[in-house]
Amino acid sequence: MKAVDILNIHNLKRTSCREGIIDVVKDANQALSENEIKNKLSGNYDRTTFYRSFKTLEESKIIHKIVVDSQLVKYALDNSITHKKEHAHFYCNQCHSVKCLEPVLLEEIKIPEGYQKEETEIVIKGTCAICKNKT
Amino acid sequence: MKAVDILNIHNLKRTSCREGIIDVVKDANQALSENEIKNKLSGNYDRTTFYRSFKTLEESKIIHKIVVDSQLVKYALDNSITHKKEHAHFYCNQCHSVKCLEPVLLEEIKIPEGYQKEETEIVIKGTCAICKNKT
DNA sequence: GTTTTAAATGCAACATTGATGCAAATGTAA
DNA sequence: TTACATTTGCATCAATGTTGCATTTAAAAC
Repeated sequence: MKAVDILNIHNLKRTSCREGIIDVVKDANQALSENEIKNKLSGNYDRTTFYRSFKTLEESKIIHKIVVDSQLVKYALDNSITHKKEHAHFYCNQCHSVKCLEPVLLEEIKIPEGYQKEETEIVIKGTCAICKNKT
Repeated sequence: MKAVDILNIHNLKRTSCREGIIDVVKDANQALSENEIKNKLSGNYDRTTFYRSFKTLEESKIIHKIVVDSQLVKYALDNSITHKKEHAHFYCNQCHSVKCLEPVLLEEIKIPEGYQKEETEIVIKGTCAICKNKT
């Protein structure tokens, strides 16, 4: 599906920044940071515009945010195959890449009586196949 | 165990900042942010000293860091009862408190062939019992 | 108790991410 | 083409992370 159509479906105005972000994360085979996305875009946008675009796209569940660390945030496209379901993320300590893992039915993590779970954020840290081969 | 003893065991110099941080997180029944810890301390320390103290205590596995969001980082004491084992964290969207959950044997999350897992960070977001009662 | 020295601290400076107010620009529908 | 609500760019600020360097301090040696 084209970026424009995705925006239309979610009743969002078609702006070049939003379109660009969607196109970039759609073509990526891994999650991308704000700067990685920025560098892949032709247009030049203010950081605030970027920030607000990410927020809007996230709220419409077009993309989702992965917080690896307080200084490392990445974004990935929500797609009907791997996403819309709870899934974990893999972060490579070597090359710092982030990938969405296939959704798996997780045994419920027991939370205390009276607590109400809404979302679960899982980041598995380690070494990816490519980096492991290099050693 | 006293803060001083903990520092000694790990071959760390006894400084009032480190001692203070350990005492504060030890007495807390939840994870605390840099500012929350700072406000509970009598002494006044430079942010850099704080930052380096946290780093040192974390490296010695005296405390561990929980990254809820890029702007919300909390610290909790590692203790032999609930910690030293992989455990999840609960973040309350209402009161913003963070608690370490009891360690549970998690069914392994399947990661791709050739990948090597080192750590798993889990943050469950929702509403805690106290906040749920208020509604 | 002094001296010595390696380690910790305070300060300055800077990077990344998140957030808001406001005027100017723009998308979209009338 | 016009009108209007939305989006953008800019300024400004907060929390977190990081490093270099001079000064201070913990702790060992004397």
